[in-house]
Amino acid sequence: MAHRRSRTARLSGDDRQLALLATAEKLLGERSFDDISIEDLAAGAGISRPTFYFYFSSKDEVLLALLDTVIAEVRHRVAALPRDFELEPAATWRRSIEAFIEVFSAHRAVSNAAMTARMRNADVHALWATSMQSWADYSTEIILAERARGAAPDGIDAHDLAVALNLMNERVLSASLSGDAPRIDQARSLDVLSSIWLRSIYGTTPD
Amino acid sequence: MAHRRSRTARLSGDDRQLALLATAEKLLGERSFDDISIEDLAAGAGISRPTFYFYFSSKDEVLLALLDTVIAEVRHRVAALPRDFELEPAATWRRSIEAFIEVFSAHRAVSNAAMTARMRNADVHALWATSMQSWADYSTEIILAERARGAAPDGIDAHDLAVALNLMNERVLSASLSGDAPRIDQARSLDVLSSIWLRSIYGTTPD
DNA sequence: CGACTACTCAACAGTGTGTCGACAAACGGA
DNA sequence: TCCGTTTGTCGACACACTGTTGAGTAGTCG
Repeated sequence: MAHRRSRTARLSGDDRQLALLATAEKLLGERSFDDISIEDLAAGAGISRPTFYFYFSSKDEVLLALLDTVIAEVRHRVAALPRDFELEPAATWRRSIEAFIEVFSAHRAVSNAAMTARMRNADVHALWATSMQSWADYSTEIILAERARGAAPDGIDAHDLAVALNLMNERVLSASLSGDAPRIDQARSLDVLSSIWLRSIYGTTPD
Repeated sequence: MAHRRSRTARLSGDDRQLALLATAEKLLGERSFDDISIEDLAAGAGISRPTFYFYFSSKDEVLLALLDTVIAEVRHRVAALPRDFELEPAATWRRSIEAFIEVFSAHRAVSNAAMTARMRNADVHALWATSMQSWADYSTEIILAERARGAAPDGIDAHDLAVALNLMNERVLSASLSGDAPRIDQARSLDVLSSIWLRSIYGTTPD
């Protein structure tokens, strides 16, 4: 995902790449991605605009690299989680959701910019789509296992349910992070999301 | 929301405004909003680029006008719905969700473009945010009423729940319409969303 | 029929992107 | 140690699109 050049020459080389990434994350904390020009990134890293193109082929590619590290962090965090659905399903689901919230909150600026860029950039879109799919597949597996052991009732297709819940998390978190419009206070979003996940997976409708 | 000039003169005047809107919706069906230039819109309406600025002050304003009509259609459709939560709550919720799906599906191109533009344009953002808020408030009222009459159990804050469910609908529908990544087949999305709404509002978690 | 309003566009100015070609500086052999 | 290759750097250019200005034309109304 990241284009590294061999470490040599001049003043830095590889450090310049990191400087550009650091500048991008810093500037994203101050203004929107659209309002940051390649000139700004280059200046922040102490190089000229044409030189920027030696390291990245576009502004979007910088964001892609930043998003990649955030997603890797999520993957890492989720993999390290204790996974014990049989003993304490509620707490286990909750911890997973919490991991997402914490990582994306810690990189709020990058997350917001990536959510916007996803809409117009094919690479960002593909990276995000792939991650969402893997999280949805992971959730699907667990829902199926919970149904198999009789802990969760049958209902709509497990994969559809998993996709809808993951998309909900994405959107609710995105609204919380960007502070937009109808949003849930960040302090309560974990409770709200957990509750909906649990009721949708384990609950039934009295009819 | 719409800037009308008095009907007079030349060849059209007011018709040109409509021609621009029609051109925009047509081109949005063929390519992305970013890939449509003001030149393209002007050409489609048979005027020059500077003349475009006589009718709209920017490309975004054209999209705003289109989104406005779509939202008005939703409001109209939802207001016309039979609202009988006491007799048939499930069917009543389902019909509301169905109305959203149908209207936004009928204007898929505009909906997709608006969801993208929302991220960078303050006016589109505000219009969408206001609408989402009113739908969330509407949902909140009903949830509270259902809890008051004992049909729905207590749980997380009704407004938080309403916001999360509305955001889920937005995101799931948006994924369906754009055909993106982890998405729910459009034919099944009504079932999936209804099921989650009902379980979240009326269901309980056994523990 | 003359002034007024609605409308139109050629031409200009500005801003940001991406490329090209010349050049500098380290390194790795012969 | 010198010389070619790789790595890095940037001035200057071409381009695409946005937004503005100012001069004009065509209907319409007193």
